[in-house]
Parts: sequence; C-alpha cells; structure tokens
Amino acid sequence: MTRKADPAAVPARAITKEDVARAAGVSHITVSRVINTPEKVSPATRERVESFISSMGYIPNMLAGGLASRRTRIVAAIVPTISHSIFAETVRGLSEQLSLQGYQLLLGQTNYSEDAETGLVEAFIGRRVDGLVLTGVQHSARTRQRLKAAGIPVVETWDLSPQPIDMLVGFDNHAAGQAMGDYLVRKGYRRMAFVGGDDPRGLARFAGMRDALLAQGAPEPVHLVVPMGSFLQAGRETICRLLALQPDIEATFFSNDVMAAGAALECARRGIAVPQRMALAGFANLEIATEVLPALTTVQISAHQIGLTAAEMLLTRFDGQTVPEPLCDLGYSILEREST
Amino acid sequence: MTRKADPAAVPARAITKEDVARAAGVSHITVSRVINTPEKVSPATRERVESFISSMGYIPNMLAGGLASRRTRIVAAIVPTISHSIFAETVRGLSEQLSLQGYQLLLGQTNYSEDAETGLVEAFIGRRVDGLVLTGVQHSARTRQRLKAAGIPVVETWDLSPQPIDMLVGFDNHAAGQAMGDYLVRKGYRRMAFVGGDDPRGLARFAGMRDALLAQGAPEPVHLVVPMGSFLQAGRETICRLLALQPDIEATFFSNDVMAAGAALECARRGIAVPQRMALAGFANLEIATEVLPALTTVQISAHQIGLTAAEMLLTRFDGQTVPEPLCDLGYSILEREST
DNA sequence: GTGAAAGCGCTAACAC
DNA sequence: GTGTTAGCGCTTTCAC
Repeated sequence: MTRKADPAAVPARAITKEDVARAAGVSHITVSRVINTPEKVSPATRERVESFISSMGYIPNMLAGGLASRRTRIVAAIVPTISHSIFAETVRGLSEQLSLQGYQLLLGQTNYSEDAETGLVEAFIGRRVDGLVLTGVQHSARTRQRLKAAGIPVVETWDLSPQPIDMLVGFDNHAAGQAMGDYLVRKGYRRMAFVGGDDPRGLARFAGMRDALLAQGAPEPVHLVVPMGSFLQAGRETICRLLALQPDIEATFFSNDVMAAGAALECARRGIAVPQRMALAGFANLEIATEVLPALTTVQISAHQIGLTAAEMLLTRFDGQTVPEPLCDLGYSILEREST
Repeated sequence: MTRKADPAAVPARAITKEDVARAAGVSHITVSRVINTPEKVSPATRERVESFISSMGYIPNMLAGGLASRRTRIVAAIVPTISHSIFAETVRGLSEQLSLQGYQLLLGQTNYSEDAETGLVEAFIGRRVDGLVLTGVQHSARTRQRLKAAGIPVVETWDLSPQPIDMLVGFDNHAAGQAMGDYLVRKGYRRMAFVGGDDPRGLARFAGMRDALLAQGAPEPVHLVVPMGSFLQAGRETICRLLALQPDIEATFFSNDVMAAGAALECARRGIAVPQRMALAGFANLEIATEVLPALTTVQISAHQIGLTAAEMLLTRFDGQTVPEPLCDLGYSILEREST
C-alpha cells in the first residue's frame, strides 16, 4: 500500500475554496457565495458546487474568513468557575442560544481573580471575539479601557451597576440580601449569621442582609467569609464552626445553595433540628435546594435566563440592531421552604 | 466636546503591528519578534518597542497570526453537558492546564447527541483549533473521517477503546461496572438494579454489572434507563418507582453520584433504611457522595485528572514531541462507604 | 450571475 | 540584529 493510495492519509494542507472552485470549474468567489449567500448563485452551479464541497469534505477556514470579514462568530464568556453549577447554568443558556445561530463559545475561568479576568479579556480581544460576557460589574480599570477601545458588545451579568460598560443582565444582590434579611426577621429570627465568599456579589448580599437587620432593630449579623472551592464541605464546616463559636445563632443565610445544603446535611448528621434549632437559607435556587432535607428557603434568581438573555442581546447587536433594553434586571424572589 | 477629542472614542480600526512599528521607528517584523521571540531583539529596541506596545494598548490579532502560522493556540472540548459537575471537573482541569501555556478553550455541548457532536467537530475544525478533546469513544463515521483528514491531535476521554482515533485518557467503564457488581455480590446483595442513561458509558457500566452478577449466580439486575437532565430529581423519582415496582430489590447502582445522592435524600425523607432496606452506590466520587447521609459507596475515577492529562498530551504534541503513552488508562477503584 | 483585484494582519523564509 | 518579500484563505468592492 503506497502512501499516496492510502485514503486515510493526512493531506499536507487543508482543502481550500480554490481547490473546490477548480474542481467545479468556477472561481473561488462563487464557492464563497454558495456557502454564504446561496441565493445569489444560479441553482445549477450551486448544486454542482455543493456536491463538490461535500464530496471533497471541504470545511471553510473561519480564521481567514474572520480576518477578511472582521467577524469571527465567536463569543467569549468569563466566569469565576464552571464547577458547582452556580454559573454553569448561565454558560449553558449562553451556549444553547448562541449555537442556534452558528456562534461558538470561548470559555474563561478566573477563579475569582480580577487579574485573571484582565488577562482573559485581553486574550479574547486578541482573538477578535464578536462579543464578550462578563460575570459581575467590578472590573479593573485596564479591562474597562481595553473593552472600550475594542468597541465590541459586552454584557455584564449577575449584578446591577450604576455605570455598566455596555449591556447588562442581572439582579440586585444587595436588595436580594436585604429581602432575605427582612424575611428572616419577619419569621422571628434575630441572632443571625451570613456565610459567603469575599467576591463583590457575596459582599453585597451580606451588606443587604445587615442593613435589613439593623433597620429592624435586630443585632448585626455575624459575617463568615469562606474561600471559594468545595462548597458542600465549606457549608458543613462553617455550620460546625458557627455553632461552636456562637451557639445562640438562630438562622444562617448562605451566599449559595450548595453551601446551605452542606450545612443542612451536617445538621441532619448531628441531629440539629432545622429550622427549630437553626434555620438555614440559601441563594440561587439550585436543584439541590429543593432536594435536600429539609428543603431550603432560598433566593430564586434566573441563572439560565441570564445566559439566554445575554446571548439574545449580543445576537441583536451582531445583527446591526439596537437592543431595546440594554439594562435588564431579572429580579429575584424569596422562596420559602421548610428550612426557615 | 468633539468626537476626535473624546478619549473614550472607539477607533475606526484596531491598532496593528504596523502602527506600533511606525511609532517606534522599526519595521513590523521587529515588533513581531519583540512579542514572540524577544531574545532575538537587542535590549534597547526591545524596550522601546515594548513601551510603545503598552502605551498604545496594542493587542496582537491572533486571527491573522493563526492564519499565517497555522497555529491558533485554541483547543476545543466537546462534552455532553457542563451542568451537574460530572464533566465540569474535566473541563476545569483542561482549562487550567491549557491556560498556563497561553492556550484557550473552546467549549461545545452535545446534550448526548452524536449529531450535535458531528456538527461541533466540523465547526471546530473550521476554526482550525490546534487540538480537540472528545468525550467518549463512540463517534460518527463522519466525525472520524473529518478528524483524520484534518490531522489534528485528538484526545478521547472517559472511556477506553480498541481503536482510538489518536490519543486517549479514560478508564474501563465495563470493568468499573463489573467491579461494583462483584463488590455488591460480595457484600451479600442479590436482587439489584442499575439506573443510568442510555449513553455508551452508562450502558457499558450496566453491562459490566450484569456480567458480574450473572457470573456469580445472582439474578439479572433490573435496568432502568433515565433521561439525562435533572439528576437529583431523577434519582429520587427512580428509587420511588423501583420500590413500587420491585419491592424486593436490595441494592441499586446509579451511573452517577448525583442520582445516587437524590435517591439517598429520598430514602431519608421516606424513612427507608440505607443500606439495610436498600443499599445505594454511585459513580464518579463527586463531592456530594461524601457529604450526603449516609455517605455513598461509589466508583472513584479521576475526572479532573482526565482533563489535566488530556491537556498535557496535547501540549506535548503541540511542542512537536511524541506522547510516550498516548493511551492512558487512569483506572478506577471501589470506595466503600456507609451506603452499602 | 459571475469573476478579478485588493487587502484583512500576521509569520516564515530568506536576505543583509 | 533587523528588514524584505511572499504568502496564509478568505471577503469586499467593483467590473463585466
């Protein structure tokens, strides 16, 4: 078997529009039209070219296309982490909606580091992505400046901002924390704790809760900051620590459902009655919040919808249109369940 | 305020190497060298060029670079779904390792559809990704052929294959299922069930379990196929259905820990003693397996390591070197906990 | 309906 | 150490 006859042999160079054009007896621009604007080609040539495209296994080089057209059909998303499902739903929504229109998703993870975000933004601008989805509204000066200079559509998510870079889809973290604080006070809890990360959204939720408690005459809540990472375990360990240090705490509000679920599991293990001895509340209304025992009171937000809406905004802009509501507040609501 | 004077104005066109070169009084190729091979430029010019790069906010166009160099520094990964953490850990490992070397991750989700995978593979080849990471070893003929023709490094993951496309890092799903079957028989269980999706890996795990039970003289296990989606809930519902239909089942092996955890939660809710009345086993050793009550016996595999190893294999190949062990079996082990 | 020419911004190969 | 030349494969613009 000679090298040449081997059908599985890897060709030295990929097939180009030129190759297809030559085979079909047309110019490469006609091949381009068959792919991008088929209505501008006569049915006869179109069919011939199409048959050659498929028989030769031609796959257009989108790098070259993007360079020439200045459109890559790539959207980048930057999230703190893809694990533990908090942002995974948003990414899923984005990816679903985008792929419907032939766009691809470039993914970046910051591990909650602003420097990492800055680096990723530059890398993605270098890739000439058509649009960018950011988590949160707090970004380095350098990021904001680069984004402005690049002039590409940007959607900030998961928060609201007085000065958005461009578009935004999220909800008010401070108000959501406040609403939970109000709710817990109304339920009769007074001595409370908040457990969350030191990211801007977690801090805003705490501030909201604290404001609510103080306004209602309840004591300042204990604030426990946990490193981002293994969430269930963090919830379990935190509730232990809390009960040891401040046995009089009556309710704990966790910045996310996974941590709250970890706490609920630990309470079950140690025979701590929830909510009688300790009430538990979470954030995000993830699946685990309804499934754990007792089911968790939580703040319902629309993680998946954030992704869908962000994608729609971007697609509208790519289409040359103006987004009617570039600042979208998806809101939140308190979901009362058995844990409080 | 004139348009021109506005410092925030978006320039008509992005800054190029040419622009930087002109400002620094060198040729564009020198700018290119400063960025790609700084050691080949004299310290004096290097510093000057660097200062212009940073003051002008120049970001290289990697589209053009990729077209010219035939290297995009992009790796694509295709997973069934990013939600529910089963593959999220692999993606995280990949992304971590790749970003260390300046590579970016293009992500695709198939929702367990082979057609979707085929489409994504073509789209990614069109983007001229430097490498591709696939989930599983079962792919359409078209996918295999496209991949072969493209000649790019490919890593298949999460399974073993007699005929890998290129490289592979995974474990033997059949053997893992068998090991769990053997273990459960050894523990004295006889009437058992398996719950999983109809994806190749889930089916292989079931087949392994069945082979083990039959070989040991236990009855054929009941096989419940569940749609992929909300896993905790699926686990809960399945265990209800199972107890209603086959009350004599003594142990259930779930194709993933999240489903098994859902079942454990439901058993707790209904006062079903685990493992006395019903033993539960999961797969993957996710965080939830250790945190749920009772902690779940599971098959430990290395989801994160799969991503790391895949990235290392690709990087080695990008570096022009040969991967010493292109077929990597990461193995598995039975982790015995309280649920069996 | 189809094609020719120009150029997107960069790197590779080869000069000097 | 630095520059010149020639593409990479495509789309855009303008002819025909």
